[in-house]
Amino acid sequence: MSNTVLEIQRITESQSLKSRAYEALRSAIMNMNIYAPDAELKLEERDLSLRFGVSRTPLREALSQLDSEGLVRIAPRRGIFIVRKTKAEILDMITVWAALESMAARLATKVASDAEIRALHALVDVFSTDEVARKMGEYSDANIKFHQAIIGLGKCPLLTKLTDDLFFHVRAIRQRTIVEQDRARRSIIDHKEIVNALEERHTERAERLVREHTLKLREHVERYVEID
Amino acid sequence: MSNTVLEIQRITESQSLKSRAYEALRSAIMNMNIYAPDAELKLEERDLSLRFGVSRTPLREALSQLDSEGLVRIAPRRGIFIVRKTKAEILDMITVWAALESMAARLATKVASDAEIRALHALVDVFSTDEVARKMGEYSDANIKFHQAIIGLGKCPLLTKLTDDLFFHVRAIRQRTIVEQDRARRSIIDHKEIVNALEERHTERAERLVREHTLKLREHVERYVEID
DNA sequence: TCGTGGCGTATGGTATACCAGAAACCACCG
DNA sequence: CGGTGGTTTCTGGTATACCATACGCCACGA
Repeated sequence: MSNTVLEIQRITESQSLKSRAYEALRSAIMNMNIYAPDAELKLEERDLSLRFGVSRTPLREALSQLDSEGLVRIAPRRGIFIVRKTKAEILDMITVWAALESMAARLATKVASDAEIRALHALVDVFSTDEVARKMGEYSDANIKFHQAIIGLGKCPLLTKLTDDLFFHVRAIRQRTIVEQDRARRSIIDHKEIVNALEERHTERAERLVREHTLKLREHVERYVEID
Repeated sequence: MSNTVLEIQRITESQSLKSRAYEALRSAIMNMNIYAPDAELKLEERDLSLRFGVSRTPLREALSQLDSEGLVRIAPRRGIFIVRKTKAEILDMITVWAALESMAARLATKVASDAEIRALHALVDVFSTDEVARKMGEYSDANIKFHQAIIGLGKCPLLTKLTDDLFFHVRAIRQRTIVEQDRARRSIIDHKEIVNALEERHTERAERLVREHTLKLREHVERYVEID
């Protein structure tokens, strides 16, 4: 059986060096434990330039973007430093997360399809049964995927974009989180209640549950996580 | 009476060319009516470079930042274009605004001082009595100052930062807004009720009023504003 | 021994030359 | 007259050289 049409593969326009440098730096920072006492927080343009094999120009543009996003701080003639978020900043981010996700839940009760909401059960189950996920707690990929799914159901791209940024930053404090088995258990209960409220199209209740669930996390971080 | 101590004025380190170019471009874009049919939306690096009197390098970094903030879009080998937000994007921004400000109001009932809340009355009055402000409606500086004040009372810097960005974008559609005198009047009533709820430290009510007030604006824009 | 000032070096900031690709233009051919 | 293909030009992308300043080292002197 031979094809009768010319199959065209869209040319994978290799991103600009700038974007590739940006992605590489971003994931490199994300994968390192920046809160370790001996973490290498200082970067140098020329060093990175050599290691990446590109000139300083695209690299600087990538760094500049990371700077405006708050991942690094560029100090003129001093160096480039990976920023450690303060505890207050982390708490603020979780507060904003609560605000955005609760709004998304509100919207979801109005615009999400039954099938879409039903699909959330699967994500709850992953978090409930995956031992690794439970150990990582609120910062596990499984848990974050659940929350991202809810936000997606709000059908508001800006909500999705903003929370993606927040999750990126919040995930960075994974290593500092104390995970209690009991919290994980209660978290799963919360998740089930949230899905339930969405299924019943109970706008106010869904909003409240989501907000309270995330603010509980805020409370927990405030009390038990040391990062300053 | 002569001073007995050496008064030191901190040296105003003239910002880098990059930051100055950024500010200049940002305010230039903000002050132009980008929704006018004949608006010049295309920029060129070399042209700007000549007009600003700086080289392309710092200019490119400024443009790159504006690009990541969504104010312009850089099309490789095509040009740089000032982006017109679509109506859907504007609506999304107002939705997020509602989410953030209602959370700020919630926080404000808990952390703001009586004096701080009392000070809101003055801002309501400015909006009520300033003819210009009322004509500009939701996008007048007086109105936005009122909302920013509420957000400030939440004492969460991230909320402030994010909403500042939103206001910046939303303000750009000023020229497209149809102002009805009746809306302005009802808006003032809403404002008074919001201040009232804050003064009574009524968390749930303050949150709800702020959310509903902003979502009313969203509804209005959805119905009566044409920008696509 | 300690503080001071000069000087070298490292590092980010800026200017500029060159590159590659997209769009516009134009000549040529059917 | 219309379309096709080449060619020119314009534009953002990249590399690199040079600049200005913060910091550290070191000699010198009190």
